[in-house]
Amino acid sequence: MASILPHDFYLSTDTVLLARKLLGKVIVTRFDGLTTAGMITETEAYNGVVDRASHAYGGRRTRRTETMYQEGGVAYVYLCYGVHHLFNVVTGPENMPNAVLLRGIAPLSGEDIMLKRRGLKVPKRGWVGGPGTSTTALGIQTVHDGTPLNGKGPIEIWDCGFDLLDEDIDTGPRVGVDYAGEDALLPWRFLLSRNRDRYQNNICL
DNA sequence: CATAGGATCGCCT
DNA sequence: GGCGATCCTATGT
Repeated sequence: MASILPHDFYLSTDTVLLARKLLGKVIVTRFDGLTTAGMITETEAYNGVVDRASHAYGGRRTRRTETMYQEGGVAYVYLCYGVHHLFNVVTGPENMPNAVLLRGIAPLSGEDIMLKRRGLKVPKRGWVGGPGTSTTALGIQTVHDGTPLNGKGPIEIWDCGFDLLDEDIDTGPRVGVDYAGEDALLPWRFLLSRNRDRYQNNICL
């Protein structure tokens, strides 16, 4: 039934489609014997060298962005504003620096651990509703940059059969990329629609 | 070498 | 709605 995403899944050159397809998939982390899992509820596509919003725009290649040039199926984790660790999935073949940013999850397992990592006693609105907060809840940090997602590392992404309908998915411009000119307007953000609870209930691993 | 700004968040007003 | 936190990168002298 549930299966880890095959390597081929990540090799598509259509990063925007992959961002859409990652919604409803399940990210699992195992650090220090602590397992947490959440369904992916929000993503953004970053389309490599031709995308002004991408760290790899114009073929920019630095120690930080080097991970984006790897073959798809590894984590790209970087520090944002010097404060937040943001998690991305590298996609496409080697030397095509495409990635999908994780922007939100719905906790499925280990919620108590996630709360602790977030410094909370009880869940509050939006507590895993952003790229920084969801990455923190999952325990992912920049030291995990480059980690393979194929089951040989501490981070995995699974297909648990939550197939989402297009009508339950909203799209829009990406957040915080005003500097990207026209590319800031591209509808490359994907998220589960609000006011729909069919995916929030009766979900367990 | 100096400096500005960023794929954010939480606390303050 | 504004702003500080805090570090990496890119750019300019």
